[in-house]
Amino acid sequence: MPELPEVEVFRKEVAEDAVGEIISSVSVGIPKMIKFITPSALTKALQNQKITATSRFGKNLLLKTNNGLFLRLHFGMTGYLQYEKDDLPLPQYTCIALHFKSGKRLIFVDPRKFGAVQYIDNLDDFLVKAHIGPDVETLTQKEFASLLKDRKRPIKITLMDQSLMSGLGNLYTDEILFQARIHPETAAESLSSKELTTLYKKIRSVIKEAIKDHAEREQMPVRYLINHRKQGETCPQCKRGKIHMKTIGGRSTYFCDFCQKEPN
DNA sequence: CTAGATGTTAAGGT
DNA sequence: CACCTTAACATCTA
Repeated sequence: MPELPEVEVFRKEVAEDAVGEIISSVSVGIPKMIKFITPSALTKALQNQKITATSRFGKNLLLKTNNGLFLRLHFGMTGYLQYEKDDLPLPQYTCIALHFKSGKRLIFVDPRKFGAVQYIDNLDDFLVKAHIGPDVETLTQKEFASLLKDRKRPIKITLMDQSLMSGLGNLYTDEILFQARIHPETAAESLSSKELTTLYKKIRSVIKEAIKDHAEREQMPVRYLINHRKQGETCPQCKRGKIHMKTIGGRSTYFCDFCQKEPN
């Protein structure tokens, strides 16, 4: 699930549901997902804290507490949140549950356990140490172009490199390149300024549309690649080409052989 | 039964 | 330093 749009949808939900809630207790279900602090220390630190604000940086969701610290949630491949009445037993694969004084709870469930939870006192420091580059949504076109300058790697890999810019994952990177009609293996540095402009605009429009659709694939326009990630499908854009799959940078990459011409 | 899946990191190497 | 590949993590589903 969670690339930038999914995390942004989670953030909005938390902003609506959980901001203002006061944590009465915390349960940790998967200790290994709690980073740099023991579960008991985290539990203690969060006790009686109020959630005062939410923010997102790349694929990270940040919940600010009234002592000024940030609870960082990273959703890995399969993590998600649920805000609900705090009565039934916690579901399987609950990483952490925040129990609120209101009788509600916010739970972070992650079946594959690739996600992470951390309690951060200095955001800038964290971003530097974790090698997280600027959020793609806040990049200006100039900054974007300069980040890609002299990058010899395929554009697909470059866009997904979280240390360069953060937020894009496998699915949305394919979508953006598809709509920009750029082959995923094109060297980043070889893109023309026209292509860079298109790419930049597509990053913004695809993210915007995905968030508008609550990051639900079924809600997205049929012309999007996202619901046609299957080898041999007819391209939903040009209706002429066929969708191909190729492993690039170790990730399954889908593209149209007609819209996205191979680089020389 | 097997392969692959929205992510990240480590390790080894050029 | 820039870059590449592979493996590992844990579980589910096609």
